[in-house]
Amino acid sequence: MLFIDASFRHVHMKFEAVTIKDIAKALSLSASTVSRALRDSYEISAETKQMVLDCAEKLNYQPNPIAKSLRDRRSGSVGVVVCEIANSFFSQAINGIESIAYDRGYNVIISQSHESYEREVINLKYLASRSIDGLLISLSTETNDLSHFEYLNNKGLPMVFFDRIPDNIPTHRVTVDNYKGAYEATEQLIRSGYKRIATLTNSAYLSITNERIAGYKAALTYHGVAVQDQYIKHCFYGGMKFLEIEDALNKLLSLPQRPDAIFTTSDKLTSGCLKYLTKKGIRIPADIALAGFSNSEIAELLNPSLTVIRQPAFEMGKAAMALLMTIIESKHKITRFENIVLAPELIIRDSSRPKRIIDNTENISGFPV
Amino acid sequence: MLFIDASFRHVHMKFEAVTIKDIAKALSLSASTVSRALRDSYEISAETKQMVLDCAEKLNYQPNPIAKSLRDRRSGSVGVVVCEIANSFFSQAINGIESIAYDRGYNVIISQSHESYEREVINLKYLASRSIDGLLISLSTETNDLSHFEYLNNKGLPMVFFDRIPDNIPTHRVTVDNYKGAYEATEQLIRSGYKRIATLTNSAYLSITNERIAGYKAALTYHGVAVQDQYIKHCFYGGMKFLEIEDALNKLLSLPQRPDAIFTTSDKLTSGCLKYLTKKGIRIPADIALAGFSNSEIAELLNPSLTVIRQPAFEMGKAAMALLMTIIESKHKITRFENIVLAPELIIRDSSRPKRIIDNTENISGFPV
DNA sequence: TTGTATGCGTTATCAG
DNA sequence: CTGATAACGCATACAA
Repeated sequence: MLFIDASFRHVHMKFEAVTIKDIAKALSLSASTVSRALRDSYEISAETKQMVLDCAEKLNYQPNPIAKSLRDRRSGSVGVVVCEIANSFFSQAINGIESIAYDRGYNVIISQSHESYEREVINLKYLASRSIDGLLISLSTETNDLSHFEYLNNKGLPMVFFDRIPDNIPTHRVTVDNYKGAYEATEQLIRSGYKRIATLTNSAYLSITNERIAGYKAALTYHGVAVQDQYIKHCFYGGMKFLEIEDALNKLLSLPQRPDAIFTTSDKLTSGCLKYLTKKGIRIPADIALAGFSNSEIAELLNPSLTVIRQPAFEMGKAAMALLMTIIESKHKITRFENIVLAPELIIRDSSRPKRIIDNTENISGFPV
Repeated sequence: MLFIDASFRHVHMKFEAVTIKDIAKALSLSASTVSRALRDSYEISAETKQMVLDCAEKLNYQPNPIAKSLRDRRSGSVGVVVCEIANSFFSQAINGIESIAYDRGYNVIISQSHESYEREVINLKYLASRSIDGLLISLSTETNDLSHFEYLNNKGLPMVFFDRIPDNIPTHRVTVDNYKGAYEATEQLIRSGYKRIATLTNSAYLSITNERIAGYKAALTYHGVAVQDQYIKHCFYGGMKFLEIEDALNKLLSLPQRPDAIFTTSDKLTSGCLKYLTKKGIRIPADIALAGFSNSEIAELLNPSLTVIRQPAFEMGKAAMALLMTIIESKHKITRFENIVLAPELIIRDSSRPKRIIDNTENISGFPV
């Protein structure tokens, strides 16, 4: 059945919504009886229940979530703060978040910091003013001062940090094993014969940066390769501006001891690096090898020898949301912080080596507050 | 100032929110006076206003949006239905939508159909049950029956379709000039000397498919190239499953008259086609040329000779949301449907030709209901 | 200029 | 088993 023109005639004329009162009136019952019947309360007779249910069906009754929210003092929505949604990792994570949210009837309000501390604070204020029931956060790159989160936490707002978490602070958190991912990617480059391995990485403010660099350094050290500070380049805005990446790579590639491989520590940096090398006509891996964190399916296609660390973004979103909802719906006080660590997936695409995939098992642990 | 452990001690103990009543009590005023003062009503004396404002500030009063929604019978949120958010075009469009929404204090509830008609219907029900004030829709590929939209439209819910719109039905809509984009991309392939130009395209259910195919055919015809049906391959799920793309391309490439160029009509199809060709080791443009719709920055890097039609996704999101809010907030009846058409941007990257960019001016028109 | 009463839709408490 | 009442937080019509 297709639209007919007539159906679009009344463009702006709202019908009155059916309420409990309407059902009550129609059946000559009280609103409270109807309410109880709809909620399948034990104190209502079977016949009355059936009557009410039938009538609700007939009138197409839809409960008003706003009224329910007001009464219950819970909005049924959670806020999400990420840097960018137009980013494979985060859009996949949001998919995971929403998949859980829909199942449980929550709705998700997404906001983007665009890596700006100021925006993050504004968004947080906005979300708080929408009376959200909980918060999922991945920090912006500029964020150093956490008092805006502290404030909401003190007010009792349940929150879970994921991916980019605050350092050394006891909070609920969901992360991937960044150290391991970085270690293995670096190791893979070493195994392929590269020695002068540089890294293009994010702001040192971010937890993920330091963990990934630690993994990188550990792999080098373990394999007897000296760590060189000149090979470690930070992009404060994580490559949001391509110029950052250009500058960093220009510097790296003009070093007297030019690196023969680069390890990039994020989706954006990996893409950016590919873009740079492609633009300059630098071949991978003939001129320089590349391994990096990436959740973009297409990025890997750029070169068949690109080793990729893929984060289980969807799973992270699911885990973070599930945890948040457990906290929100918990009756008793939460006495410990959960710390969920997922394993990254290493995809080795160098044709000289077999493809290896690390399985993606969860490792859940917690420590007391 | 950094977190101190103590701040995270009370993990689940909500403070009471400050309400108008609290301010009233503190100042020995009535709630209505406070309410009016906060809304800067003319009937309140300057001194009282100042007192109230100061007190609100001191107590950190935040109005409760749920109570306001209940009273005003408007939720302040709009629903968005798209097929996928992990897709450059849609994530950019959502960015545009949110940029307007935040400015005006709306919040955006995003839902994904994953190209399933059933999911679209479920999501729509869910959104309706959240009492949204308006709806932005881009149809799923499976959608043929529009009665679920018709139903909400008849109830007076403001809605705007964007990108994938219902055919031949008067509604508010925001699109890009698909015909033009397809025409120019095809023409570019012809100019580069290709004659056997195939197209990999979406479901014929979608408006965008037919418009793009029309542009493709028109360009061929204008340049005296015969249109061949065997060169037109539909992917019903738009490449959601890679298998679809593989099948279609396998068939195309095994034709006796193997095509020498492919025109892909969507982001996903362009990426998928690149993936296929890369996997098979087929070189672009040495073995086969490629031009396609794409909003993924990185896709273009895959090959420097890839001509791309980029849609102004961010602008579309902005335009659609702005239009929707005009409708929602309009006092009088809307008597005509807006029809906003944006221009696509053609990026020619074949090194044998100069880069040309078609400017991105808007062309707004409407027709009476 | 300020206060009182009422209602938005729902449900919990208390009566009957 | 069912009904009346109050309350969630806010904003208006109506009184004073």
